[in-house]
Amino acid sequence: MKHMETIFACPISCRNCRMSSLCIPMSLRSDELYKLDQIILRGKPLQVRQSIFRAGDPFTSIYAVRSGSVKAFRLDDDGREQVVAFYLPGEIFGWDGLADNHYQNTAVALETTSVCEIPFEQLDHLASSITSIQNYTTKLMSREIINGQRLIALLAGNSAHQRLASLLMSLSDRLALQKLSSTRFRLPMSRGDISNYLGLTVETVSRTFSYFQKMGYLRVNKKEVELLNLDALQEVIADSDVFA
Amino acid sequence: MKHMETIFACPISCRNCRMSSLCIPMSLRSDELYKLDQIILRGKPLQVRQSIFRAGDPFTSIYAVRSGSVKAFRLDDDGREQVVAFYLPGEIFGWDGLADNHYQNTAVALETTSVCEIPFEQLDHLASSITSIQNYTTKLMSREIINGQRLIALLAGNSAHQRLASLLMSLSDRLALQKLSSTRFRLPMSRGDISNYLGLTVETVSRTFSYFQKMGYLRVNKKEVELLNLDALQEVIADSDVFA
DNA sequence: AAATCAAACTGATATAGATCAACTCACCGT
DNA sequence: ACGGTGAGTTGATCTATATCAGTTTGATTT
Repeated sequence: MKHMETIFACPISCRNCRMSSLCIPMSLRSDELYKLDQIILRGKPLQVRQSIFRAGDPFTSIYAVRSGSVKAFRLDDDGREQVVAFYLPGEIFGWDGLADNHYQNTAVALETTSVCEIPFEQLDHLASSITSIQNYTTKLMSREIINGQRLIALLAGNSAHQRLASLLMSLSDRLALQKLSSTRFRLPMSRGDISNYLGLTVETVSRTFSYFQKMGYLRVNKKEVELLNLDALQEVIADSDVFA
Repeated sequence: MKHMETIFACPISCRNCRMSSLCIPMSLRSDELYKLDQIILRGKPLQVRQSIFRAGDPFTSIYAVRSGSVKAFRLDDDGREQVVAFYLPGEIFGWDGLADNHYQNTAVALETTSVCEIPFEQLDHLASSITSIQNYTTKLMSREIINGQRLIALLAGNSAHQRLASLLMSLSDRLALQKLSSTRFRLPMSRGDISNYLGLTVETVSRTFSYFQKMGYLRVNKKEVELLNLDALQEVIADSDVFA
């Protein structure tokens, strides 16, 4: 039983978290990092489909993905769900709750997932003394605005092929940041989630995967994908059919 | 010439700005408002098509629309422009520049437009002593994230009719906040801007206007619109064709 | 091993919206 | 006044993607 204790006695902290370079910490001094670490809550892992927060819940915290992945969706006026973002390890979500103190989105785990909960009140308090934290949270929100605008541009001006290629390249890039393979990975979300996010039907997503495979751009089997020709995929994205 | 001087001697300030209730000021104490007012720059009005900032410019300031209107667009990889937002009086824009100290978007005046420039460095400094300013800017950014997500949902899951009806209702609501008529107004943007923003073609936008007019939902003549049946437009938006 | 069920894939057909083409109209400069 | 230019509208056709209808696969239960 000593052994068990040893395991529990090794607490997860920002200091030993593989994601820390992507997440909050950056240029914090050691004592500052300690203070930040103190306020972060690390619950037990979430199961598939378990929610982190739901639209309408009072806003308390922002969250960082430690492992696994998360989808965030709005409930439209008529109750349909609309996926607005996927979050991978090292990424931070929940900013939508700040505007009027209630989350606008629901966030659910796409697989077994661990998140760090960062209570906003305490983060804000910390930020008032550590200006680099204030700066950083502001930049994170700005980044979230930009990512939203990137998706708007994708949805407003691109074909099904371009949309799916963009998503795949985005996932690839983000996995690379985690030092994971950017060419071989498992899609954490279902075809339904992908099609909803991209404003397409599942059939179109499925056919587009098949097409990319037929063209030799990738190999796909259910959720496993291997990108074989990144240049070709990049070309698909760039080819404004204006010149096709 | 005394007359001219009188005009110039009456400075624009947040205190006498019709938009102040929508904009930054809210619950500032008188002395705090004074400090804020001091850092705000108010240049001479911009002409149509004149830019406030361009994608790639170093980030210096956020901006509030005092009068007129602004469109913000990204330049896609392949150089096409994609409109991501319209801003009306009392609304604040420029947050996209914060993430990496360069604006991602270009912002241009859609008509003769006055903006207040709020140098971010100074605003940030002010925020460190006046916590209500810090809170408020954070909420504004969160609001911008939510607005982006609302547009994502609109683009991903709605028909041309629903998209245009949504835009019209959004403009209507925002004009109401300015105590202006919510049923009779002038669209500040061209059909091209509308179609680009909504992910449609100009022809489809034009036809949809005609259809709404034929149905008696509105009257439209070039940029002048009069909404005749808000309930019907709301119905168009709500009617998920799931049950159509 | 058979039965059940959901996710993913594929084929046939339908359609919303794009594309192509023409026309109208207001505005601008000469 | 007169051609020119660009924004907006309307009509005819085309097409990318949705819809509808199975089929396949793999996981789960019995």
